[in-house]
Amino acid sequence: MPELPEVETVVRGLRLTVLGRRILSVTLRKTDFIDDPSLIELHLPGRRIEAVERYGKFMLLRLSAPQGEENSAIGDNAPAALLVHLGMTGHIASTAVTEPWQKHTHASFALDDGRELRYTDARRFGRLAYLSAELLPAELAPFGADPLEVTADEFATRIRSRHSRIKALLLDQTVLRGVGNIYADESLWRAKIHPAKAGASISKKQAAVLHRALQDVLKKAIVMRGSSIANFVDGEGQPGEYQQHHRAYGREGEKCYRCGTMIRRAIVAGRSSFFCPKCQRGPRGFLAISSTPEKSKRQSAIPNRKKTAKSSGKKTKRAAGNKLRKKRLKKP
DNA sequence: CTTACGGCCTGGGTGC
DNA sequence: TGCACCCAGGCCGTAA
Repeated sequence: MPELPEVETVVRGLRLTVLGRRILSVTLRKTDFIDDPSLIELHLPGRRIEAVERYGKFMLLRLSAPQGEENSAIGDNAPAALLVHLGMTGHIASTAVTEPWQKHTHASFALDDGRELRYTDARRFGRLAYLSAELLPAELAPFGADPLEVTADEFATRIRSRHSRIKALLLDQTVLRGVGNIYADESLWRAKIHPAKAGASISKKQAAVLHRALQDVLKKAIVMRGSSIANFVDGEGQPGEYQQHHRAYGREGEKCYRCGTMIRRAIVAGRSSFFCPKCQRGPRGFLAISSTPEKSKRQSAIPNRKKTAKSSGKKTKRAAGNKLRKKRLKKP
């Protein structure tokens, strides 16, 4: 599941392989994860990829002005961009044209070096969107600070002004852009803060420790080319190695590296959260609740519910979801 | 206004 | 071998 370090790894790979290339043509297969497929087909052919940037978990492929208008483009105008989000299972890489399309390859951009930039995403939780220079700022506006650039003071302010649980705040892309489940848990373990602790209850000192822990974790993960959970590979098909350094995430039932206590898993902010119950002191009453295994909770609470929920038509659901997504995009 | 939570999308992996 | 179920991240609608 690509978070900031994984996306950064992919971005660095793309800079080496597709930067400066001109897009010759576009081929789309399934398009239900693309904002408006016709815009991509209309605007991308002929454009050059002038920059590859990361914005939180998004990638931005900045595009040259349309051919014939290149000289009229004035420097202070932000260029249009292809926005790419990898969701959970997305891959994007420069590929030889002779390489057969993978089962879940849904977009391919022919480049002027004879290769193709291909987007592959089994679950299509990702997103592609063509964004004009005019629409781009509004699209990026809701997102919070970059975790690697945010100062300790600003970080503390953002966290301590909120009553939500710290885990929810770290995952909230309008607070910080780019942190996901893995690096939230890893930084909280390092800072010895329980995921269910309220942001407002975190001291300035603790906030400073967490800020440092988060940046350390992210920087080290980038050096190791990310964490390869669920088959993440970079543009060259190479897995990351940071998963070997996880101290909390995915370690339920294993010993805490600091104190030897068994790492626990609990649902916090709707997500699996891994923590050391001894090093990371929880709010009063939290441990008693979380000590009930999640499985038995669900089984006793909602038996046989899946059947009825699944009986409705898939196509209509997908279409409805897409309409909502497009609606959201049009809002200023 | 804030926050919490259930549900939904998809398909690989798991376990019966 | 088949099949039901779980789970992941992001986001929506609803409720308090």
